Amino acid sequence: MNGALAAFAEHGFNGASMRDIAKRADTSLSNVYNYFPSKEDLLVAVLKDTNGELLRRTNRTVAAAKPNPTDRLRAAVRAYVGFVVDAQPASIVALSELRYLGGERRKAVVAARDETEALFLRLVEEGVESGEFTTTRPHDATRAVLLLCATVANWFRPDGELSREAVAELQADFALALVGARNN
Amino acid sequence: MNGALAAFAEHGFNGASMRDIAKRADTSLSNVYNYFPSKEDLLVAVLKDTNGELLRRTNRTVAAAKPNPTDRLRAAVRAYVGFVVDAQPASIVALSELRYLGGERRKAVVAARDETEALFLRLVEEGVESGEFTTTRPHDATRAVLLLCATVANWFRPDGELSREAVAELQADFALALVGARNN
DNA sequence: GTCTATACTAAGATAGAC
DNA sequence: GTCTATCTTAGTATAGAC
Repeated sequence: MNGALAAFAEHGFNGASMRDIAKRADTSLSNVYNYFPSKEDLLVAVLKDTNGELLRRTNRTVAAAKPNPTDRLRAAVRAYVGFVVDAQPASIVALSELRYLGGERRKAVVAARDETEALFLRLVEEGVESGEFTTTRPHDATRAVLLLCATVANWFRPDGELSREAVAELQADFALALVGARNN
Repeated sequence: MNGALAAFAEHGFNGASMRDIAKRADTSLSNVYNYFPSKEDLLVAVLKDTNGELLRRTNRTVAAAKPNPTDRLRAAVRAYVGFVVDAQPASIVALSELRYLGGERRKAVVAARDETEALFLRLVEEGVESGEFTTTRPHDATRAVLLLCATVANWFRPDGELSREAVAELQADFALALVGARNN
């Protein structure tokens, strides 16, 4: 499945060929079909795996953070951005290739993605209730926060000006600005 | 070229076929090749056109706005989001398909895109100089603002809860939050 | 479980007539 | 400028042996 991930990240779902995927996995074309009945099923597996890992990581980090909304949202953004930086190809695929899935396959992946969105939304709403966040549009602010986290995959360069940690801090600051945090 | 735009928006660069593009343009396959030597050249034409139109529109709107940085940035974001909503398929293509271009073709499109980025960066820096914006990272804030504008293409629905104008206002508020505007 | 071989379809691009 | 017809390559997927 790692070979597929790399191929999808490099060439996109439609640009990646099953032959290339097989080669990257050091196996034969028809062996790939032994494990995955179609190319779409391969993409589903990749996307589910990525979304699951992101959710687990974010959940764990938030649970370990201080209980106030500001610190919790900060922790969540740090976790998300940390994941994106650590698993950049997977994050690129998750961000850009979902659109090529339709029907039931799409639904399954969207459900997984929505769990993470729900987690972030809860954090934002907690902050609004406690008065730490002043946004009047928690849903829209949450979407903006998630987009900023996810799109790091499209521009981050490991050898760039910003370190892993610096990017996470930067995006956390942006997130708090978006929800209208009073003290950050 | 409109047929190509629709096909790229619907299926992505690699998923769209020249035959489908020809059909949408109500002409023959080989006639498409009469106007564009290759599929990549078609994509370049589409992307240049989109970026050019976006830049023109943003420039015009900013020039007509009040001279203070806050109003100017607001106007720029409104113009960008307005364009994205009006030309949603083109905006989707501009956002997602640039990655399939390499070499000289890519450079030409990136240069066009960078002009708009430079315009926004100038607005942000003006605000920082005048003291209206408090961000310490104008480049990163500008990137975040542009991303929020561009990604509207991926979720906006004409029949959704938010009207064209409401989305533009919303994103303008977010943009001002991102640059740390004092009074918005 | 893994392979080689192959069926079948569709892709990008071109030739050459009108 | 526009078409039909075609070349060539590569794609997804399967059959069937080991």
